[in-house]
Amino acid sequence: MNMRENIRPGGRSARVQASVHEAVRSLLSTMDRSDVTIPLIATEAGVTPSTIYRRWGDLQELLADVAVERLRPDAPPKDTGSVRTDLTQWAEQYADEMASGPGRAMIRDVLSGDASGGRNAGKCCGYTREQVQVIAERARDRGDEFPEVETVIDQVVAPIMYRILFDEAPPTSEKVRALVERLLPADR
Amino acid sequence: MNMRENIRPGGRSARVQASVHEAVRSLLSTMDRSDVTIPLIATEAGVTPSTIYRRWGDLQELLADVAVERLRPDAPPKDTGSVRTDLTQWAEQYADEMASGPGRAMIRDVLSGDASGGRNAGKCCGYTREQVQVIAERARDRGDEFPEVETVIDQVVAPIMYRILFDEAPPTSEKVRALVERLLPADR
DNA sequence: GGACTAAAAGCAATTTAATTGCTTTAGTGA
DNA sequence: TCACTAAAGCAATTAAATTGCTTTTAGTCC
Repeated sequence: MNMRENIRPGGRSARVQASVHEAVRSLLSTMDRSDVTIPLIATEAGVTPSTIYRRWGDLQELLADVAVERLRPDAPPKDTGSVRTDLTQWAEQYADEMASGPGRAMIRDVLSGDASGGRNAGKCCGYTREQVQVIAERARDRGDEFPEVETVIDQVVAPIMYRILFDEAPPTSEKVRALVERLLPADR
Repeated sequence: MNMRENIRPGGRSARVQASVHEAVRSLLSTMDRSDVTIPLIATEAGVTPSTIYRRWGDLQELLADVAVERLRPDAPPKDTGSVRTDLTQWAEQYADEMASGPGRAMIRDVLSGDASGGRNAGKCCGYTREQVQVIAERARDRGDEFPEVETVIDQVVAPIMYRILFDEAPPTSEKVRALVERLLPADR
């Protein structure tokens, strides 16, 4: 739900949103996700439950909202001077973060939030696309070969995510590197 | 949860499980997922809520259980006489089923069910692997080239799933075919 | 075949979350 | 400063989740 797209910074709405998000993060870090309820969050955030119900609709929407926020990258991929290492390092870090306990929980929250029509997962996909785009542009600026961004999504990002979500074990570092190598021109 | 792995067929347990599953399917087909509650399911199935709580733990576990059941393929991939068409047709059908409204809902249910440690998603991955395996074995019997099953998962199944779960639009039929073609030896 | 037992289901009371009408308050703009 | 609107608080209501205890059922052993 979260129809509040233009909140004036510093206003009451913004403060409530911040404290609720903070409360969710704090609670999720100390207790089991299934024990977190809206009344609990409300108490922790110093607001009333009805405020949360009216702004977010239900727990899943709220958790999804917080998760999307946390999954937003806080920095562009590191510039290592080479396409190969840029992409490899970025992919390895991506895989690690997503495969971690909190990472997996956030992905689940994001996906659950889409049940009622939200577009949370789309945002995450967008973040990822942007990150790959940055690497792609750097490659282009250097005059290096680089595959289509969508191809990277299909052949590197998707397998990583699939393994994390559906398979017994998350992809190893070697596996991730192999996925990347498969895409890049064999110049070594 | 569902610690009931060996239920005698025809026994009371089996009957209860069947009627609860049936009730869930029936309710999900007529109403919004967020309106389905355990008391409702219990009434529909003719059992008491406590039975469901004791057997499945919570709604998510139950929905996940039902979803896994429904995602189990009911037949091996069609044998078309050629590797290329076997895999292409299977992949297209897989993509269609998963991208449909009910398909996506089931996937979400399966993933949510894993939050409390379940291994529902792993089962689905296993089903998929088995299906690809069947196609791979047929290819081998015919003496045809065929990639590793895990490669098919990474390069065909994973992108399909990723697009369905995270992207704006599910993969088109052309897109799916392109993913398959990318893997098969260009003999045409 | 009939009693015995353990597992599973039913019942009912209790707790607690979800939900909503109404009131109050804090920012916004005249 | 004053009114106005949107968001937050309050409180009562509804309904779901949860659990101790009882009853039933199906398999087992005389």
